[in-house]
Amino acid sequence: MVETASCIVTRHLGCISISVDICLYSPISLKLEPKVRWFMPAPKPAGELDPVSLEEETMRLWSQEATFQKSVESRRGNTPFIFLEGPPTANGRPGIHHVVARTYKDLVCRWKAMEGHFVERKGGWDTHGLPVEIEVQKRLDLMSNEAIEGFGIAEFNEECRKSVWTYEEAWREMTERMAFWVDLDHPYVTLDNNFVESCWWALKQMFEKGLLYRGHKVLPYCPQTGTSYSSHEVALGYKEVEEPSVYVKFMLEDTDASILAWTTTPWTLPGNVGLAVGPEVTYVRVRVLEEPSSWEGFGGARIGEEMILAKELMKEVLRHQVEVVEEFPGSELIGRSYKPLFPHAVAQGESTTAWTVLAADWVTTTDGTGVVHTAVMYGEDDYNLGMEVGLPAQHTVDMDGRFVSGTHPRLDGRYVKDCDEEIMEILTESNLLYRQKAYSHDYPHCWRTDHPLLYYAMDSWFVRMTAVKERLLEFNDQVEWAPDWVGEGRFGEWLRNVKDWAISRERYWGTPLPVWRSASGEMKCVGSISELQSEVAKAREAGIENPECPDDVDLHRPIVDQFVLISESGEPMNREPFVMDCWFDSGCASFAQWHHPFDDPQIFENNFPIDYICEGVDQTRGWFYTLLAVSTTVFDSLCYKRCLSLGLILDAEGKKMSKSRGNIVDPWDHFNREGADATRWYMVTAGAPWNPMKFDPNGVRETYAKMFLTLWNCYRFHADYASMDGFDPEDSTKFIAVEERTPLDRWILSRLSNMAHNYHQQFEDWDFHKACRDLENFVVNDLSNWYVRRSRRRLWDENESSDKMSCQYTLHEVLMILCRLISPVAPYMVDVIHRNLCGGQSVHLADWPLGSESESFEDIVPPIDMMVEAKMEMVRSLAEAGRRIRVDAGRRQRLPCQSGWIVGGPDISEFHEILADELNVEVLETEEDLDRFQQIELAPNRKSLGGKCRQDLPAVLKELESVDPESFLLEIEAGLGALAGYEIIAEDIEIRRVEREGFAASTITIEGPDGAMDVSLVLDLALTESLLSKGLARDIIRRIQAKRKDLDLDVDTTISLEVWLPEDAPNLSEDDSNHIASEVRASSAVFNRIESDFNSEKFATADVFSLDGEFNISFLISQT
RNA sequence: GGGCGGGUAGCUUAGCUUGGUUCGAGCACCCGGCUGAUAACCGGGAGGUCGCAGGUUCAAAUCCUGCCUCGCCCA
Repeated sequence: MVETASCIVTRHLGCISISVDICLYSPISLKLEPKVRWFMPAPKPAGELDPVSLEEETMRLWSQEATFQKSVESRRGNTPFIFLEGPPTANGRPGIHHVVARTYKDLVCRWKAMEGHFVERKGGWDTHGLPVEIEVQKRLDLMSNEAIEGFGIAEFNEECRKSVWTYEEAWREMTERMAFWVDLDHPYVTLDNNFVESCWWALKQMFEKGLLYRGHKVLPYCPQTGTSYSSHEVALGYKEVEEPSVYVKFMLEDTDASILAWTTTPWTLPGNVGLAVGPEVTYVRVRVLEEPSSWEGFGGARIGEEMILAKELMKEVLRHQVEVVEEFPGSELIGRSYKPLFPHAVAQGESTTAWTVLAADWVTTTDGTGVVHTAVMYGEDDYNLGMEVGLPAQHTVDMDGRFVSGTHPRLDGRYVKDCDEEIMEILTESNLLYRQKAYSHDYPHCWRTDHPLLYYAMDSWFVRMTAVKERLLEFNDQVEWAPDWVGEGRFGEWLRNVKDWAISRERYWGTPLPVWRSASGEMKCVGSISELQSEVAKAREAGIENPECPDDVDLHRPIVDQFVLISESGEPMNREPFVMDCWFDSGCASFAQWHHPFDDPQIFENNFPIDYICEGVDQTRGWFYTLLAVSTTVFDSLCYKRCLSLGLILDAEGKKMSKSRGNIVDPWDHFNREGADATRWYMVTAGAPWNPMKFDPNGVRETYAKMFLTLWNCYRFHADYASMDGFDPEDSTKFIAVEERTPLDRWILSRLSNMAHNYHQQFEDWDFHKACRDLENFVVNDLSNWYVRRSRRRLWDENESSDKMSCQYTLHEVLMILCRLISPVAPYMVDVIHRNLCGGQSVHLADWPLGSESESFEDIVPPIDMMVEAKMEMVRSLAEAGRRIRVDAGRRQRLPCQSGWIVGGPDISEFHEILADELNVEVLETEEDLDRFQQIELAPNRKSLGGKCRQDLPAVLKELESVDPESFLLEIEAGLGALAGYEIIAEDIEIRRVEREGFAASTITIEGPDGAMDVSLVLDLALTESLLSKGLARDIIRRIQAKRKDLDLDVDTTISLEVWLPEDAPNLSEDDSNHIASEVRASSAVFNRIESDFNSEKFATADVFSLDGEFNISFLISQT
């Protein structure tokens, strides 16, 4: 048998290929549009989509046409949305965690701009601070203050000034490549004179409100380098050491007994001025009965001697046989005086509480004696208690770590850490030492010199935050936090325990503290350059030499140190030699970025308070706090209205990314592979922004493959045909109204609309991750896998048809809206697409497709049709059910069935064609008689039954299983339903309809307007010659098409085809063989029965495939 | 030691507010299918003591208590 068929030439596809570059590279003037418009060019085939070059070209285009600036300027005059950039430090290389933070900053700003807000985005750089100094110190080997001063403060600061820009270029490149739109050409810089001047101004506001004061702060201090350390530096040097700890006897004045106290730092004992006890703790007075058999080290006690300590700790502490003389609460001890250990070390001054017993609720009985030795200058708790009750605040140790003269003849001038033994000897000699005990613990050491650090009260300046605590809490309540628990929990808790802010640092590189002080304590806080100039002039008039103080005087050390001002009483005043905590700088950013109030104050007024800030959650006690602290103390206002606090970035194993671990992900690895779009989209969809994120490089690849390749292919499908057909979306003569489009079109538009509304709402709720996951799901499943797949044949039609136009308009609208929704998150690819769809207009200049509360935009999203969505949902479920039935019945997908029946459910006749095609059935019918194919099952409604039957529920359920569903249902309807003694009403059970056994059928449950509905699909498995022929044709087509693809043939290439069918294969009808030839573009097709040409040479090289494992079919194609 | 957050399949996660059928999905794996549609898609399989232990309840991943563990911040 030989069958031939002629080729029906269908559409020519694939040869029009205008490179995407042509339109990308043409700088598009917005003023020209919409007159100058591009027809949609066909982009490069998706397989060759190169996200990196697409993004790099788009980046250059943005830079050429100043898209960012336009996107800001085009909204000037509208309601502003005020963003404040938390300034990074450019003395470290940017990493992937910076990309995460900047993605969230950028996407919110872009979104708000599209909503019509005027969104300025001023960049900023944090340039002061300890990390900068440490970096320079390491490089120049300046490991102490002496070394720095020897090198020269001016020279040192110059090195710091240079160092802060080390990685600026890397930051700029990263920022541009990741498409974070921020103005880096006019950034605020914390070292600029203008910025510093604003900080001075702010500090003066605090000074004048009485919120600034001078005091002490107990800090870990290294006498060798002369510096105190931040907790960060302290953490570098913890070491386990064994040291002597001592139990000391403090002799009471009014009775012949001593109070025992314990300390691990004997060198603090000369500074003792108080003993703290817990008022609720139970103490005992004991009398020594007997010496112990052995004794180690210094100390001891005489028979009959009496000592006081916490009852609970007697066993721990005492080595003697004792009897308890008395038992009493700590409150009875309070106020009792005792004899100083070192009578001349500290002067009593005006203190009435010195060397008395004090109450402190933090005293515990976990270690020691339940009595805490208090040396005001050498412990934070000690200092706070001392300030509270008025103990003398006097050093017994100097800045070099040596006992000051007058402490004790045998201690004066000696390094404190060398005196442990001497102190024990001195105390033992006067019977004031009870015991010594070796004690090992982690103790901080200097990371530079390895010496133990001393907790040491340093001169320090404070902002009285405790005075504005209530305002802080009030303002915090007005902040919208994401997630809310940061504001309520972590941050709120911090504010409720707010302490005064120690803002001074004994450092070199920072904003100098603008306070001048005379020897007798007169003070002046300078709030501007002009004020400094006039103060300098005043001092000169009074005869004090001063260097020049020009308008551009550098407001840094050592320049400002050289000015000597004059006090009211005529004394010279020197600047307090501190710089400010660099957190103070960034805390001032909201106004200092505008050089407020020295430049136009209106600019600041218009940009305060801030609408939105976003940083890592580690900024809670950092920037989030300092912004609020400064705005509260200076303006009595909150600073920001919304704060997005981001989780930490971990590596794929869940470990913190750090230089030392070497697990830092370089963002360029992804920018140069999957692109910034995929990187950003991945980061946003990987989880909630505030949760820690495990950054999985493979996830970026996946996002690219799934989301962006799919989107590109949907776009390509539209653009290729649109280009070929000269589709003009603005040609109103061909426009087809939505209500006239096919149900499939109306479905995808409704789905889009639904998704868009949710997307918008989730943006409003800060659930960016949910929004983007839903959108991705829409693109992959609804748009690509259903709409485009189902529509492909519609566009193959060469003739102009309303169906084709309907599809094109639909795709155009869907893609345009999608681009706009995606653009804040992943700005590149969608801009290329949007420009091609919308006559060159950048998506970033377009409006958000949904109205928002703040701006009265018109929604441009299409109408929602819940009915059509519900029906399509059912169609898709039934299509899946069909595949299940075929798998179970062993019926291959390409072999058609004559009939299919839909049993139950709503009328979906408008989708019968699609469903029949998906199911591969010739005729699809609706079966009205449900019982023909279905039976019912009863399922319990546990919620309703549980409320009624309580503990008898298991029995009820068991009985329900055994009843006959049909008759029990009748009983219920008659009001007679009962199980295990309980009345059962319709509400208590759910009626499920399932397919009857014996049919090739499957039942699905769909959500209808009146609750769940069960719908069955039944397939007719009977075989006919016609079905076998059609099925055979389809399988042959599929194999040939795959072969064409393997051979990399162009879509429009014609072939000649020869097919060999075995004797027992089904007959192939003429219609079906013609169909094969047409589908595979065969200009000639020969169908052989195998025995006739079995030995032909051609046959030997042919491809063979087997059908249902029953017979082998061979075919051969060649290009013509 | 305190505060906050997390712990659900090999990995990433949804569900927890408001308790109710067998805990849902993605990646990876295995089998099958579909496809001139891509790195895509569909069906099936395997894979879960929902951190542990108590408690409340007819019923707990979900509510309560304690504990373990990880992370962050603070001491």
